Amino acid sequence: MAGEQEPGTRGLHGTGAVAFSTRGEYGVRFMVALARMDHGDPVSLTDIAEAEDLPRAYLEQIVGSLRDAGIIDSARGAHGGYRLARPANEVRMGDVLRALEGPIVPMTCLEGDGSSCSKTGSCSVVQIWSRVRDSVSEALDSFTLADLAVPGAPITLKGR
Amino acid sequence: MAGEQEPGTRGLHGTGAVAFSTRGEYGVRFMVALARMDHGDPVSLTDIAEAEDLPRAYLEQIVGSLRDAGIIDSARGAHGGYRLARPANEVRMGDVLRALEGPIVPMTCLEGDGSSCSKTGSCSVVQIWSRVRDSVSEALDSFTLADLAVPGAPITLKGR
DNA sequence: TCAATCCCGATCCTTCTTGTCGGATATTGG
DNA sequence: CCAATATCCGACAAGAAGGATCGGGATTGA
Repeated sequence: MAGEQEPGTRGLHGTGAVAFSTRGEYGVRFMVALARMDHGDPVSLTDIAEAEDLPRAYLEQIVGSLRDAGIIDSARGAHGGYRLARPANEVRMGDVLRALEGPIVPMTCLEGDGSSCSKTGSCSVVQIWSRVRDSVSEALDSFTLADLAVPGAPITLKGR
Repeated sequence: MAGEQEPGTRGLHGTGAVAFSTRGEYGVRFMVALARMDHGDPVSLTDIAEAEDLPRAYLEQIVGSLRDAGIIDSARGAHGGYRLARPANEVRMGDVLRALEGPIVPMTCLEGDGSSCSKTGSCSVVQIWSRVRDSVSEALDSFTLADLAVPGAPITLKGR
């Protein structure tokens, strides 16, 4: 039996800063499991939830974001399930995380078009936040799903 | 008039991932303001809260973390207040943010000594989280308080 | 038709964040 | 000594966000 956790007994990423939520954690684990199990036929959510010991109904929500982002394809009905929309080595982890968690925004003043802060242009503090944002994006995009899905594979670093 | 905000009407860094909370925002703004106003005599919390339009009582809590971390010195009593414990160009912003927000932990499996995850050593996914963590730390530590406190100053990048 | 699946909205509980408040303690100036 | 000015500190409260469950609807293959 995989599932039926009580609310709030998991996750709790509150002990540190710059944290991803369980959406990010579960979603990535889903993607890695899918990449390993995907041999052509769709893999059902139930199978993956059991394999990773994740709450099925909650995972369903999360996976919806990945589908909407075009990262995975879904097939309804009997023998339905999910497949990778592209080969694992063409899936950037930055795209996965952005689909799961939304844009990387370390500080409110960087939200949207940046119009939330009146000091546009004259603020010397915004530099540190945008640098953090760019660093995180670069770090995430230096991995593909294939890097994470193949256990023994050497880590291939892309970009800078 | 500075203060008397209702709970929850500010902040709300919930629209994006990898976000710092208002502790980080207010604390950094406090530090920058202090660095600009510090001319030898202690600067009172009230002065800074008004200058930055931040809730005074809440800022008091936040500033306590900075004091405990040894980043600022406090003087009690009349004409008391806060001073930088070191020159602004020797204060790494990573230290400031870690004091305010706790350790940089993008994913639960990196918490504490890392013993929370049973797959120690064999997990191929942990690499991406530790890379994000290191990237954020490097980004933060590439700034000093002096970089942010002096408006017109050219950005000096340190390290790699 | 029936069972397996994805799909989707509503709802709920818990925890964390963001503050407020009131008093205790320390320091200075008169 | 006393009053004014600050920091210090713990308790507490409202609200938002996170984490998850539930029930049912739509689709498809056998």
